[in-house]
Amino acid sequence: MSLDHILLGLLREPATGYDLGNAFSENVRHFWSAELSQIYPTLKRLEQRGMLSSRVEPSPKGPNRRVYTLTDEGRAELLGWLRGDPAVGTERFAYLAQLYFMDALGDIHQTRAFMTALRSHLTRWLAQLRAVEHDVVATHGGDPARYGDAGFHHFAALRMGIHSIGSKVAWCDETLAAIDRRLAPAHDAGAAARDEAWKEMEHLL
Amino acid sequence: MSLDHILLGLLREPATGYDLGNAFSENVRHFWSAELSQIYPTLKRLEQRGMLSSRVEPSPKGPNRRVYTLTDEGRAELLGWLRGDPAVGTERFAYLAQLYFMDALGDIHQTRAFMTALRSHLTRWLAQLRAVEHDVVATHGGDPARYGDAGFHHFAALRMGIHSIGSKVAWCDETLAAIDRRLAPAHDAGAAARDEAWKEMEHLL
DNA sequence: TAGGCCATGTAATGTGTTACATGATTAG
DNA sequence: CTAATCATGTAACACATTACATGGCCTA
Repeated sequence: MSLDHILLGLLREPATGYDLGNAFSENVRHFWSAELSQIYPTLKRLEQRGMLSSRVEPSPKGPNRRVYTLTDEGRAELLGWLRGDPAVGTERFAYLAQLYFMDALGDIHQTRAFMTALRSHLTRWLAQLRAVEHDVVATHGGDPARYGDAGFHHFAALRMGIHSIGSKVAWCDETLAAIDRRLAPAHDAGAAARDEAWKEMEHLL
Repeated sequence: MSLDHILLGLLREPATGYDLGNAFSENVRHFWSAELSQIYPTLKRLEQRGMLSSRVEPSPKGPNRRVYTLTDEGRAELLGWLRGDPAVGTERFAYLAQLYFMDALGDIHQTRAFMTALRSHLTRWLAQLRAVEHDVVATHGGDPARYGDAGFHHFAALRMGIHSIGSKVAWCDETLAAIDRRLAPAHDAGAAARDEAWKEMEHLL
């Protein structure tokens, strides 16, 4: 049900489906994703339910645009959602599921490669978020307590991403270290190999 | 597509839909959730696609049970998934969406209440994970590098939850502190109120 | 004898993804 | 002239949630 509410939240100003799609790729993408092909029918549904009204307008560039506006009913629905409990508990981590079952590959090196790939993905993501944070701090200053209302809330959401992804990178490092400790007895195998080599040399003496 | 793969992963031993439902409520719930009403049709679909085979057996207690077994094709599909890239990027945080738009309520106290509720939820969740971790450490020892293959991977997945949720609690604290700094000028409002009161006293003098 | 566990599912609805289809305007 | 951006959607399929329906066996 959240996409509905996100669209309502985005529609403090009237906007088209296309505009909303852009809003997703700019800000909202940090905590939610949606394609235009999902946004258009959702807007239509919200209008049918009386949450939105729309009018068609000519566009300065390109085809006619359908501009949606929040109705009183829609605003009430949005506020109800915001006043409700935090919507927790539906998070799903596909990559954790992979890791959980990865012993089936019977090769810890594959797990290591997996964790390395994951770490590099997370690192890139974290860098993005930090860049956004840097921009915000550059324009609004270092103390979010002094930001405007919207800015404060947006910054808080951003900070969660930074905390959360940062902790996941730390977890990758911890896990990689454990894998390497696990792999360490391979040094013994290496040592055994050197012993072999030594024996071969020995009988030449 | 992940539920399919999780079911395949769980089926290293033959099991019924009901058994798999229990596995979900025991271990898997930490990174994925699914109801029996979703599991049954999914198993049927996997059988139609040749990933599983099933036979009906009498049950020691209760009605007949349909026992599913992984086929070679199913095993190949599972291994392919495990060898693939980490499945990242589809995470959605409904509560972040709420926070992001919460300035619409025009009352930072509501945001504070929201963050407090979220923090208490996360704290309880973290306590659960730590309890599980405690049990594991008690039976298998402190260094996961020495666990069996399955144990090692399960522990790694658990550790991510602990890192990630721990960091979110820290984020809640950071955000609550910022809210309180933001609320601090309310002391000025209090001071203004005292000024008012003083003026009223003054003209009595 | 009441309630919980074992065990299976269907039906209706809702949500999300992928692929396809169309076409104007503008900048290089 | 070509590619990007603006702009809207449909169709088919896949996945998820909620509610409903059934019934035996075991324990308190």
